[in-house]
Amino acid sequence: MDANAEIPAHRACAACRGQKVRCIPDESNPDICQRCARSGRTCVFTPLMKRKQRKRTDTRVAELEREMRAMRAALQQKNEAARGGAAGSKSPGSEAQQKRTSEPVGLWYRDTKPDGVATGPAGNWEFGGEERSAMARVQRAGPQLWPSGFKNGPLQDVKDVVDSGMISMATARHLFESYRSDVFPHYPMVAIPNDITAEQMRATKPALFLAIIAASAGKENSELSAALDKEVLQAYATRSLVQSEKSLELVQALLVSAVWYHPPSKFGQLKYYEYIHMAATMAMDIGIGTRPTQHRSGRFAKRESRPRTIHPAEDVNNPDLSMTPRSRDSSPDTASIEARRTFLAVYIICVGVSMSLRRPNTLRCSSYIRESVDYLERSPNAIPTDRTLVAWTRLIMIAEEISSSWCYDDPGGIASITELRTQLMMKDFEKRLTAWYTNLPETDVGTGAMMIMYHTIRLYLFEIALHIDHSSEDFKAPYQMGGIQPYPIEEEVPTQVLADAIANCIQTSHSLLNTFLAMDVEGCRSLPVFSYVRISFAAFVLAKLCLSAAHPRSRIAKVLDRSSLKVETYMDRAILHVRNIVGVKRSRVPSIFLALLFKLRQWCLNPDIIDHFEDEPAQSNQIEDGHDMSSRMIQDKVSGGIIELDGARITEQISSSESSPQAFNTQGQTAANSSTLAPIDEMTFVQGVTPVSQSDSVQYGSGSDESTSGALPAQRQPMINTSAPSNDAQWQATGDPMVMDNELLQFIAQMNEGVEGGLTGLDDWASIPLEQMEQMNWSMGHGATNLM
DNA sequence: GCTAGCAGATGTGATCTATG
DNA sequence: CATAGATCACATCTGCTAGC
Repeated sequence: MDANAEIPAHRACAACRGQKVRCIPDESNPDICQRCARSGRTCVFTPLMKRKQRKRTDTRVAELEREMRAMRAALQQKNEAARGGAAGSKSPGSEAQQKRTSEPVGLWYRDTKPDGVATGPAGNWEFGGEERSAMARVQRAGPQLWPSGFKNGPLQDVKDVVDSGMISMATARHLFESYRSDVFPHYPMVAIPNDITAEQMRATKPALFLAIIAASAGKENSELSAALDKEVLQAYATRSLVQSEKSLELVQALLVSAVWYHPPSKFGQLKYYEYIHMAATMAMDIGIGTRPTQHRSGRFAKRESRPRTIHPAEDVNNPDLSMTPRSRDSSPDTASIEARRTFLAVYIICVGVSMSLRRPNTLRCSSYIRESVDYLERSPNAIPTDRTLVAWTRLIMIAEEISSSWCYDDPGGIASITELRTQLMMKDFEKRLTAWYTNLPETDVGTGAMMIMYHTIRLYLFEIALHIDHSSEDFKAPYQMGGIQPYPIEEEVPTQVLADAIANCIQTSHSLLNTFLAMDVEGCRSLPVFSYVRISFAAFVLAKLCLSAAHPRSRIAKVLDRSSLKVETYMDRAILHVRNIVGVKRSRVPSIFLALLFKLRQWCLNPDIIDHFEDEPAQSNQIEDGHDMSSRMIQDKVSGGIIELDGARITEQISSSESSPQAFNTQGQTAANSSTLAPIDEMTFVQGVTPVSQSDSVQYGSGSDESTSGALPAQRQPMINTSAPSNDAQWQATGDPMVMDNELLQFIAQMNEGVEGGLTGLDDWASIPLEQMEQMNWSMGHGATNLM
């Protein structure tokens, strides 16, 4: 196969492929096609898809046979029911049902009793004549969905958390305002108009109101937060699943709940993926994901005068069984700025979660999404945070392309850095990310959460180099340290390419953690759960590199000097920062990630816990000349430039005229040519992480009654702290925050009991024996002490 | 039993063409 | 001119078979 066969582009450009028309190069400019040249659009040649592994024929035949049997049985059952009428399926032991036990269940309907009432725990409740009549329609449509507690079926007017006395209206108001001022700015997706009060929101959008106060409660009171989360879940179950409601309000509520989600004890219990799916499908069902009909071009407008056509999914005889989109609100303004903002938010979150969980993306970028971005950017009705939302969307569009090119959601088809096309694409994506960063407006745009996302996407891009040593599965939440799994030796990758990518991984992890470390403690308590996942991901990448650096058979170790990781410093600073964030109130989300950071730190300090090395000496610090050059190159790259805090966002100042905000050029010829980050010891990171200002601890540790608190913290602009150092009185009692004191051991043991941690893999924390943890040396790594 | 080589099946991409 | 079904071309994979 010749080298050209490796070039990873389609022959037709994206626009021509979309329109299924011939793509002919323009004679005057062969880089673009005639159609793009004529219409003045950018002509983009996207990379080819990686082929799917196809199923073996025998497997496929077996599957088809199973499916056929199931369909036959279903048909038979239907015919029997039709013949038998009301007396119908009187034979629970009929052939069809007997077969069912040995058949795959995928196609089976739920068992029904002869009278059509569902069986099973939820099917046995009693109801009177009127309810029976009211429920009859629902029963025809399928099994019972509401819990047995609903003796009278679903209720429209149930008491909310204030009516039931769970919280006072004053507390609810406080939480509501706290969302508006502290929580929302981190992730400005679901905005509350300035003139809407808590009481108005509670009356008009109760689900959104509940989601908002539950999101706010996470940083205030973990018990209240857990209780409100249950209420939120109940509200979604009732309104969305039981009552089949679809509305903009529910989409927004689901988004808020997903963004400020509180992970459960086990990874398998995670519901935020479901929340996001529900939000995405609901958004499409209510029509906010496409252009409204009246906005279409003339030829569509012409159709409106024609007789109404029947949607294929519509059942005119029984509207209740129709699959056509419906909403509770009969005339939602699907083109409103709020609808567009919400749909962009759904898109952003869908891509984000598919990235973290390495699962297929529910919502791909569409022309309507692009149109909505332009609309939001230009609309006179846009609110200030819409600019941030626009920047988020543009960033996420790049992430989506990386995701589809790297095929992270398909473990069998993930791209490899050994391929030339991957290497070329990596450079291209890096340029585009850099261009996004450089084009960010200097003012108003850029929060810590967004910068964390930016670095995460870069990390996601370069992570592919780590697959040389580590299974790609390890990088899928919940993260697994696994062991070294080197590529087969014939899968060669040029040393320079590998060194560049690894250097980028290190530098990007550092930048991400620096962004977090520079944020103020109070602000971090309101960060979305996604941000903590990404902070942990950066720490996890450093831990993975530590493992590589220590392993005798690692390919990465040949281009890596462990000291360039500065892993002890970063881990210690991150742990200290998160301990301060957790504070005396034990903010829920940071608590979970604190335990994870301790675990990662342990992995870094004792890589042999994970992988029992052979007796060979580690190569990282005693490698031959060629490798030594590469590792020194990485060290140089990772230790050069300056980070300065610049207003609302972090900028990494560039020493040369180079436009890239990143720490070094990927060619990495010499340190002098690279714009590089300062060594950690030289950084001006006295802010945000050092002990100790009393003010924060006094303010936050006072334990004031939330229900009486009318004074809200001032809105934090910028969100990245540039001035006040922060700390919490909690750690002053023990002296050294890195000492694994009894209180912390107990705290981690509590985590291990299954209180929290599903996103993080903490459910396997037990793999490290407690006595071993007690023996750990948690004192600060050398060189870090003076920074704390 | 193993393997190279072949034929057919299958997945993917390009673009023709009918339609609105 | 945009859209989308239809069709063709080609790459790649699978399963079979002859030859060792």
